[in-house]
Amino acid sequence: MNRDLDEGDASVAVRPTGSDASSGSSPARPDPSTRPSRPRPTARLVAEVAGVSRTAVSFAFNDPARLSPETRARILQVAEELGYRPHPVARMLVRGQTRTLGLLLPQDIPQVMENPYYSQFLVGLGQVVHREGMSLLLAPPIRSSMLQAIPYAAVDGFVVCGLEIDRGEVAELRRRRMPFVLVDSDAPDDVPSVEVTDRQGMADVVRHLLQLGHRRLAVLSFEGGPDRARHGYRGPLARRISGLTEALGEVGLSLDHPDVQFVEIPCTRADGFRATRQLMTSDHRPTAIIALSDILAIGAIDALHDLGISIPGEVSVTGFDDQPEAAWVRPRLTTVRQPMQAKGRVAGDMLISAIRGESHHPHQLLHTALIVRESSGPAPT
Amino acid sequence: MNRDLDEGDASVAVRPTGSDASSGSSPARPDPSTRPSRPRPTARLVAEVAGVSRTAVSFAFNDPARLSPETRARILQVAEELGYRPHPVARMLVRGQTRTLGLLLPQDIPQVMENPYYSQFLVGLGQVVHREGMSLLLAPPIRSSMLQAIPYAAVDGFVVCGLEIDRGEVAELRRRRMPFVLVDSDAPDDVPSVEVTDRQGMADVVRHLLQLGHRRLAVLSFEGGPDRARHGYRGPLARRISGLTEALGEVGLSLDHPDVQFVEIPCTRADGFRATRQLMTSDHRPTAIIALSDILAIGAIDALHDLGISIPGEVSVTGFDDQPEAAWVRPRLTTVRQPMQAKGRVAGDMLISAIRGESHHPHQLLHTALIVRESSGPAPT
DNA sequence: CTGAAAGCGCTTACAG
DNA sequence: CTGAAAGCGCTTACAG
Repeated sequence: MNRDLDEGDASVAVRPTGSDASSGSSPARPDPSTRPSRPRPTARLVAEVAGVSRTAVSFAFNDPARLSPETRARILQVAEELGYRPHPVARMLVRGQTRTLGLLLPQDIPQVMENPYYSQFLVGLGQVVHREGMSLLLAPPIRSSMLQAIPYAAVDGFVVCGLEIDRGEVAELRRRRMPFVLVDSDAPDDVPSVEVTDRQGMADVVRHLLQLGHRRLAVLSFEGGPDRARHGYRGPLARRISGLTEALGEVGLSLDHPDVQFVEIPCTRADGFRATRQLMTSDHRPTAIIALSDILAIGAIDALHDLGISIPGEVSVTGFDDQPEAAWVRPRLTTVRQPMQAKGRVAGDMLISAIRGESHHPHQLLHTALIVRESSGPAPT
Repeated sequence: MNRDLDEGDASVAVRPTGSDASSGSSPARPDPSTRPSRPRPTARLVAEVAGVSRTAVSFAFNDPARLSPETRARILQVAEELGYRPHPVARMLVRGQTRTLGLLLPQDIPQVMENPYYSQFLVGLGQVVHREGMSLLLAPPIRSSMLQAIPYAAVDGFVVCGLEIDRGEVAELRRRRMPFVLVDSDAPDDVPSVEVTDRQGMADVVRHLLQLGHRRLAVLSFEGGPDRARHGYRGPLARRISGLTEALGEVGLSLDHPDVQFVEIPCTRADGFRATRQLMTSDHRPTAIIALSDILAIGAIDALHDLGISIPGEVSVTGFDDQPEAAWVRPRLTTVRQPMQAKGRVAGDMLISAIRGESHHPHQLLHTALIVRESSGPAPT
């Protein structure tokens, strides 16, 4: 009975006659949602029964003023009795709009939802969706391909996330004359996009650490996925690494210097934890850990706590993003704030105006800001 | 230039000629995504140009084997040149399926995305979406009404979340013969649903505290939204409160007892923090704080830290959910685990089989489990 | 105020 | 292997 599920001892069972459900269990009645049913009623049927034209039926739902009150009432009543509603897909086809925004994702939905960055981004994008009274379609890659996912989506436009390598997506979107906006991508000049000053932000935080005297550094970077290794990657991660390199160069350091360790791990708290643990038990302990995302930094802080290493007394830690948690964690995290919600909102706004055919500047650049809190301090002597 | 955005000092600006973007800024070229364009090419046009029937064009895309290789190649090439792709909406209409699952939400997308519970749920549901190669439509209420959102969604079925008061949604879904599954709702007997033993879970954790000798208690409950006050609410929250009441009754306590404080707040970390601060600076300090969600409990822990109150020495804290964070927080949180991901996955599986017309038991009940960690201990004497 | 007709863009038996 | 025809379910000028 206890089929194991991945959250441990929770289990699935057929509902017992218990007090936890709203009512007792039922005998094996046919499930109404799958019951073989007669065909869905159409406008034609309603028209026949009500003794009017299909036009009239359509007007009753879409342009009531054009019908006499009696006719309208009769149609609506017949529709009610028959259980008729206009078919949304037919409506989309004939109206040429879907009232839904598409979010073209670089990863599967589970991976996206594990990442708090996307939650923030979706809050912003969701504000626009809400304001416009639309819906949001999450379109993950199909057979690992973002390109493949484009043709199947019934949307009025796309926000495209994390397109660091264009495999034809931009051309496809254009060919379909589909409005779109690129985010966290390597956007060509003539394509609408919203980006962030990743390079600047990263340089800022690294300089901050350098000024505090840190010279033995560890960088916690994340893999962007299978194809997004350091080589060929040209999105936000590449820009952050470039800012890092730039700042290091100013004091004669580089990613290849023996005092700079560069670790690539998946972007999760647990991975930040493990990597830090390893780093701190090695011969060459850094005095500062530079994480390329807050989630990694917070994992690092956990590990240092566990090891009884004082922050920032012995080791400083910095993040990137300024997730809400960065301000809750102890010590509070020094990090680079990027406007995640604003990014979603601006992308949504740009997409809406593109859909409306309004002209606008194709690029928006959002600024980062260095937030110095408690997790960074002078290098130990 | 620094238009203020809600994440503080981040700001929007037109892209400067900087090094942060992938290339320099461009002159005011027409935006390709909004450029007035000639009509989208159709299958008819491709057929004409290629000198074949529309049938053949369709076969080239959907059933290549039925065409001679040459014909097919010619059609595909013409399509390529013209930039033709089958229109997804037309395809949906004629095929009678959308290849997308709908998630009918009780709140706007921003509110949903702020809640880590939904992230977990979406990980599970996303696994099914991924496995099936489908997309996921997030359908928030339209004009505050879940009912209104139903007719506009082009989906093959709905997972309905948090339908604690049925305002006609179930009837509407049935009338449309739309497959659906209820989650976190007050599901009637003959409607497919997946629920959790909220009542039992809550009773378990309260008994745990009672056995530790706690008799002065504070309950941190959350508002489910405008219409989901304690009265009339019949979903998971009501069941948790019922489990709470049951356990309290066993030692002669109740929600009305002067030693039991009941606080209703929004379900955020900051609200848990504030409420706890208030509770602990009042005359009647509890020895245990029972939060109805982890996020609230974690906020409470933050507040106790700030006040220098020892956990569980002076005050015990418990949560509900077992979010990943519950195991990271210090002290580790005693809580009730509910299988959030499994809930999403089971709901998705049930929906898929409903869509396929397979019969199945209409109810699935998932089990909770009490997870005792460090945040609960004997009541101070 | 009401309706006959055309059309949205495709797919799929069916017939050759 | 290929095509003419019907149909998916609606909306919207257009004409009365």
